[in-house]
Amino acid sequence: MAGPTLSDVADAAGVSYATADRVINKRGNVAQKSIDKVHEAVAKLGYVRNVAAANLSRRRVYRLAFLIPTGSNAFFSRVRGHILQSASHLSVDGISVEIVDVSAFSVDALQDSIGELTGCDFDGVAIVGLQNRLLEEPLAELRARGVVIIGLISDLPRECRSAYIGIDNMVAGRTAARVTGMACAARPGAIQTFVGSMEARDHAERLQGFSDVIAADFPHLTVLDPILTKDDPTVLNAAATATLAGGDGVTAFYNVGAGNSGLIDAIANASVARPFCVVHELVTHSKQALIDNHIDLVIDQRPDVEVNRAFAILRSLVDDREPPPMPDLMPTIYVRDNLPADSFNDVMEAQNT
Amino acid sequence: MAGPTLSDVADAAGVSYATADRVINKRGNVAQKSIDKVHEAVAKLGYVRNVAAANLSRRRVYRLAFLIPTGSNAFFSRVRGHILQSASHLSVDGISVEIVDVSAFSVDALQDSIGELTGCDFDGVAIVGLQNRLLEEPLAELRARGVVIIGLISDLPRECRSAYIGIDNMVAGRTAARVTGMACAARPGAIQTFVGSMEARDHAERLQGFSDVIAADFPHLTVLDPILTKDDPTVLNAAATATLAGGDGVTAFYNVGAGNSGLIDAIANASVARPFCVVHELVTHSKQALIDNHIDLVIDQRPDVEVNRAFAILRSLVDDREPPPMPDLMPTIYVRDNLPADSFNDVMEAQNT
DNA sequence: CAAAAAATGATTGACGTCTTGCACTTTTTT
DNA sequence: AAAAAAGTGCAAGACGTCAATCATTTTTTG
Repeated sequence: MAGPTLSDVADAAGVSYATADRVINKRGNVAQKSIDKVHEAVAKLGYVRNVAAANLSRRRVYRLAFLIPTGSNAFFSRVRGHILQSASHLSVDGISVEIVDVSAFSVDALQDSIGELTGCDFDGVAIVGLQNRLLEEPLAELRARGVVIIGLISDLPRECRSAYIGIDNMVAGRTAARVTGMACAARPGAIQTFVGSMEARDHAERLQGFSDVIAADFPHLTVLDPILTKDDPTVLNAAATATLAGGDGVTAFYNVGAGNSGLIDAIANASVARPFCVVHELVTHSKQALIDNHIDLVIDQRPDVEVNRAFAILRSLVDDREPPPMPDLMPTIYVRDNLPADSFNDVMEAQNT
Repeated sequence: MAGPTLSDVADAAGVSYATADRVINKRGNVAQKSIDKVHEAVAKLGYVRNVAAANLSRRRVYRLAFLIPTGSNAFFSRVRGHILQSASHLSVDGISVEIVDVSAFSVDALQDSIGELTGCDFDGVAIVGLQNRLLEEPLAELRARGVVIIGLISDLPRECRSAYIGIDNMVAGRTAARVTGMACAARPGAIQTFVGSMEARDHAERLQGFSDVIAADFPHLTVLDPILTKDDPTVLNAAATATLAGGDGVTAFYNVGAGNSGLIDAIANASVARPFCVVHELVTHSKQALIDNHIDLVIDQRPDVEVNRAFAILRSLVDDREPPPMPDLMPTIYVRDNLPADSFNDVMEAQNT
């Protein structure tokens, strides 16, 4: 490295170390003229502050928080697992992580939780958000206190956060449709879709993407009106069982939302040949269902990658520097052959800690 | 952060800082009794050495090298791009990276390159390897000098390296087969496969995995004997064109190796309806072919993720500590809808720097 | 022009670790 | 028992930055 130090910058700018320090740490009481000189020198020498040394000196502790929906939802259990796992490794870098439970998908609860964060002096928070204007005020308050805010998995109102980390759900739906279309290319048929709620933006977007692709590229297939499930396995089970029994030309199932265990049970217990079947999020039971040949595809948003990114982005935002290059984030297609092996189980264990 | 320091450890162990330091830095000249006491104290206090402070103190510069095959191969261009991109961000952490060109897939050339590394005082090297015992000696020599060695994308002899980062090619082949089988579920047919060389271990493994799955789960499909292409687009083009013209029940193409541009051209120029088509590695032209509907699937090994891992693993091995949790590495299925957008292009540009 | 205010410089002690040199004590060898 | 070797302790100066104090200079204001 041998990069220039702040002393070098001060020399080059013709000011003292103290002044250069005042400039780069924005301590004020510096003449505009000096500020400019220092910035020029920084640019000329390509100075980048040594974050390691800085953190050592100031005994920096990054305090990060994750606001994650509660409940027995397998997907968010997985997210929690990944956060905890990462956190244990980041503690040596002086990063402390807190997971804050939020009642699932309630605007009021989320609003309250954000409000409570305000007094806690976090450096950055990642929030599984909602698109609701009620959140704007507490978020603005948080931001005003210098807290970095990012949306995770589900976005916040755009102006309220510095970044969003999550997949494009339209793309996820399109991807599901593409492979469903390929698999049902041979003959006409109908696709039964299931959604948790049409108010949930991610569900609506996935369904939209799905329908778009089927309509455009697989016109011999019909997308049936979605069955509302509230992500409840029981509802899904009943609906799927009924559809399977009816058997009127349904060649594919696509569940946009959660509650897959109900769907899987229905398929496992059905006596008829099952339709082609696509669901979202790889969790214990959907993984097992792939292995057991009860479903064909899982579209996954790689929460491990998302959590990884969240940490990296939060860190770079808090330090006000460029984030490192990171793998892209796209809906991932799992079949029974390219399943992740060990470390996924590790995570599922870590979650019980 | 608030963790114990080495002074704390020394106190707890009832020895001086100097002795504790001698123990954890393995400087020798310490009685076994003291070594034990220090280790006990480390365990009791949960001491972890502050790497940032350590590196600051010793002005550590990690010198890393990547041995990458030369040639116009689009895939390795992509790999290089990712390495350079990461390197530019890692330089601020005191990590310098060199890419060493190696004549593609020549054991002699690789052997020589490894030999040349010996004098260069690297801390760690990642090598796109070959399975050949001739490499054992120069690798052992390197290792004896304290250089950390990992295999990247293609493995080295097992005892010669500390880790291997790459996908399981058997899994890649199985994945390709699974989706091909789904898409050709309707009626019997034959699958024409193409390989670069059966001596190439990755090619052989992919083909094996592919054949296994087709035989086991899609018995109405036949895997035709692979056409040898030497990864040459011209050869592929000719072979594919001939097969397309013949049209004798070939319902799918699977190219195990490289040279896809030739295959894609053949398909683009064919007048008949094309077969279902699967290839490996997402690069400029295979991405475009997906968009243009000339092929259906790309199985990709995510070189960006691999490079990311390589850096993290090299670092942790050099520092002799646990690697951070990282996303799993599996063959990724791309269709035309879940393609990575911007940053992929960035990488392709970065590569020209 | 003097007084107040603003800007600057110089200096110092952290942060946790590495490294080195030297003196001192204990153990081992002859 | 003396000599050699091995083990131990102490001290101090780095690394690059932060944070704070205090003295001094420059600029602004009345």
